[in-house]
Amino acid sequence: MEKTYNPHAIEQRWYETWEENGYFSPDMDTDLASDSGQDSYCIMIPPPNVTGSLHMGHAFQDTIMDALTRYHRMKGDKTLWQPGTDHAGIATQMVVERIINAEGKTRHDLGREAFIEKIWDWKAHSGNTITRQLRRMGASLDWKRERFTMDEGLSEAVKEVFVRLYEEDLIYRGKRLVNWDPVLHTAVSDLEVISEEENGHFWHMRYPLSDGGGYIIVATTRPETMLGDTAVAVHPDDERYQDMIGKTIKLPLTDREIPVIADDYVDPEFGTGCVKITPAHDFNDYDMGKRHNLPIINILTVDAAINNNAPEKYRGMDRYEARKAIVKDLDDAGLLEKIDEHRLMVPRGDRSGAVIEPYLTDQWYVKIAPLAEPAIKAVENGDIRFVPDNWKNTYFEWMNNIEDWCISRQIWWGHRIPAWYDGNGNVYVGKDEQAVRQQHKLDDSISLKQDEDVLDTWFSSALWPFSTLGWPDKTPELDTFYPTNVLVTGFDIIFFWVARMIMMGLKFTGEVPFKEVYVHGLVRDSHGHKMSKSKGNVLDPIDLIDGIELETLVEKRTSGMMQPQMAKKIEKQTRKEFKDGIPAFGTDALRFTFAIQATTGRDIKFDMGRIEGYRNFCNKLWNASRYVLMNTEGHDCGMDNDEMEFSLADKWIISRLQQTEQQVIDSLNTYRLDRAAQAIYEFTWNEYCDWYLELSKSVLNNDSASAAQQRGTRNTLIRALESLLRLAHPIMPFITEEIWQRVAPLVGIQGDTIMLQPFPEPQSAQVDQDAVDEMNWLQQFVLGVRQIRSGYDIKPGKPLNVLLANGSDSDKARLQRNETMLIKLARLESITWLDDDNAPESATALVGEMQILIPMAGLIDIDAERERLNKEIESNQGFISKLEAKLSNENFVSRAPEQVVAHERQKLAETQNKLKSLTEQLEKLSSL
RNA sequence: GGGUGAUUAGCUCAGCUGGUCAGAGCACCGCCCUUACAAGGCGGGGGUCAUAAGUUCGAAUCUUAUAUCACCCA
Repeated sequence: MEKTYNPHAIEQRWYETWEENGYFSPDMDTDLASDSGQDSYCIMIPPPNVTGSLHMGHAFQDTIMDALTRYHRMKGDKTLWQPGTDHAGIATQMVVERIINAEGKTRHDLGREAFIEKIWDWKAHSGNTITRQLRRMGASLDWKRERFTMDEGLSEAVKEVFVRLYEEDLIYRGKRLVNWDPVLHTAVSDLEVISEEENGHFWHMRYPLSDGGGYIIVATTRPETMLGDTAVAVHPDDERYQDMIGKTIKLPLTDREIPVIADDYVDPEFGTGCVKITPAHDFNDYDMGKRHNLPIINILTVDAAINNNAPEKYRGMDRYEARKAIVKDLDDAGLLEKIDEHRLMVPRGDRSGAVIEPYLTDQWYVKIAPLAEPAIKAVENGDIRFVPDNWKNTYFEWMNNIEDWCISRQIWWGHRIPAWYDGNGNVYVGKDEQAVRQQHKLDDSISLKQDEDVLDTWFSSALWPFSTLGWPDKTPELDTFYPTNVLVTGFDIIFFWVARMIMMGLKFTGEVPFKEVYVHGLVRDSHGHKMSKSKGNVLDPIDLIDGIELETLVEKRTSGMMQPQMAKKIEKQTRKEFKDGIPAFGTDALRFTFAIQATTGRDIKFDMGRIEGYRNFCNKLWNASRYVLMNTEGHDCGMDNDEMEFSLADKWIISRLQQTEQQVIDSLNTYRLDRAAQAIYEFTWNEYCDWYLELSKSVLNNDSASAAQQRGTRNTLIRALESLLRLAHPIMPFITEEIWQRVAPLVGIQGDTIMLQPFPEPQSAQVDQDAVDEMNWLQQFVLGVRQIRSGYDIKPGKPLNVLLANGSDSDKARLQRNETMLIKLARLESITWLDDDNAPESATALVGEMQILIPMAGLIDIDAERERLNKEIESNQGFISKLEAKLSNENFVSRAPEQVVAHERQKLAETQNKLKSLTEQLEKLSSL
């Protein structure tokens, strides 16, 4: 093995081997349909956009899913991690459109069919970036089952669902106010609209009464919409306007008259208390218009320019151009009261960034209430559990206020809506034109035209858990893996995706799509800011794995920016933060970093110090393994049933291993990857490496150790490492596989890969509590010597003579059993029991009540030791007075559980003994 | 305005059912290139657990209020 861990050399190779051998498949050696008696385990990957590339959020999420998947696969479950990608309608269309635009054309030049052809081409060539990157992460996805939301099977499922919902009156077509994106020319759902506060104005306009009796002042943030006003509303109890109600107003700039109406919705405190009502261009006004039977006048085109329903002067003007013109005309007519500065919420499309207009169009909707009800129940009754639990509140909050879902989009890339129209505007829904003709007995003389719209991308995503498994066909996959076990996702798509999967799953399979929803946090930069291209603080997981030169990183962060003026600042920032670029940390280190920070419900601030530390951990494991292999390969490791003798250290490390295994299992079962990783880290470094490997040297490098003892130690050394590798494999797949390949034969395991080995199962019979206690004693002993050594600048290599006093029988027995180890580990010359009181001047340490004395002659400064003892005494006295106060409290003694009281008493006694011992030592020194 | 979460060492974070829970890593200080590892070893310093009240024999942990920050919804 190389002296230094080099992730690059091992990762790529192992992934290819795993994939080629089909290790990721649940049916590699058994037929799925056959009943093997295994439990099944299935996770659906949240399908990334085909246009996408791997970002830190994916890397985090994929680490969690892969660790769970590998854990269950090793546990012996029939395990499937289902891969696939999403066609991501608007996002993908925009990407390809941009490419075409760069060639000086628009999609309209190409026409619908040719454009869609282009997208498929593009997908074939550039669409698998993210699946390549998933492989770099070590993701054990069953690639031969990879699906795409627009592939044939999934399209079939989409049609089936649409037709069935339509037939049950759960899908309808209606003219409604929708969120209209005037750049993309499509409706978008509420969720795709991001409202943020921006600076704007509040225009106060005078609306003259028709009877000439003055005017009413209305305030608006969008004056151009006045062309579509069909009423002015006031609160019914507003005394200021009582006599206005029922009168009419002569709407300025038009020749229309509109009524003054009364409605509770109006807030008398806000603005002037009079509100202009534009039912065609505002959601609240739309509702009010319906209540009062007001006409609905649409004044905008699909581009958000003024249309022909408006006075001729404004026709064809863009909405903002029209705004200026109208404000000016009102002002000229003396109808502009005032203009206030105003902060207002501006709705923008999440894809285009364009200001969204409420717009009246024909769209398809899913009637959501009948679907939402069982979906709410499923979470209420525990069929679906959120982890952490509090996310269910967010879910309920949304589900209880859910509106019908607008599912049609006026774009080209997506599932075309399976609806056909005849010349008379009749609509027929069916899987294809032929089915429609057949069902409705329409012969060829009637020409049918398919709906031009496509479905919202999330419509097909909502079917993902069952459509990928073959639904609507009854497949072995569906039978085996549905309902899936857990959905791992970010909170940002609970509404977009999770809720809709639950509704569709329940509706079409009668079962929940997954039993648990594990909601993880966001990956932020080291300062806690969201990573974004425009801020220039994005880290690419692949760069952390492979490393990247500073210049390349700067180039990457500053190219193709929306706001090029930011480039300078970003460059400076980047050069400061990554003076030497980013070193190659490797996939395992990255995964470990994510795992150990995957506490529930908390965002991750990604700190370079952490990943560096865990890269070092990989190196530690690597070198420990080198040591183990050097001492076991070609040696007798006790595999031939020859006699073995196990040392204290052997029994101790095996005990601790069992306990660690239990801790890892418990943690993984409760989605606490952080605890699992922490347990592995601490066991490996603080116990196996720091203590056990060192102790093993005192047996292996000791010529007087017996063959049975050496066999016992070699056996333990290699067995513990082999188990540890399996324990760590779900989190660190590559390094564990690489090392395991060399380790496994030494413990007699035949197997091609660690991936398919059983996960460690702790054996309580192997936990030797006496050994754990005795080891603790030994550690205290060594620590005491080391503290003295370090405290007096005694050279680490200088052998010391140690005297022991005040030891119990058990101390004596323990010493006898472990003398060799102690001498080696604490670098001692000799250990001698002191049988009289004639101790020389010494520095002292305590193990329980036993005193460890290191004679000072020539080594130690008396004053320094006195000072050290005083300090120690002081701290013990403090502790004692705290304990005494507690124990003299009658309430504590009588009310606290006996155990606790006894424990406190014991602590007090121990500390008092310790104090006595220390005081004696101090007196001895002082008397000199 | 409604909701959720957070506040623990200089930094990033653990701390499970209230009782060895005041911890880890990084950073810092001292000693050491000891034949697995200097990406290392050994030892050490450092926190009034945001604030205030309360419950309790006992609170980082439970309750309430306040402050600050973050996110979601309107």
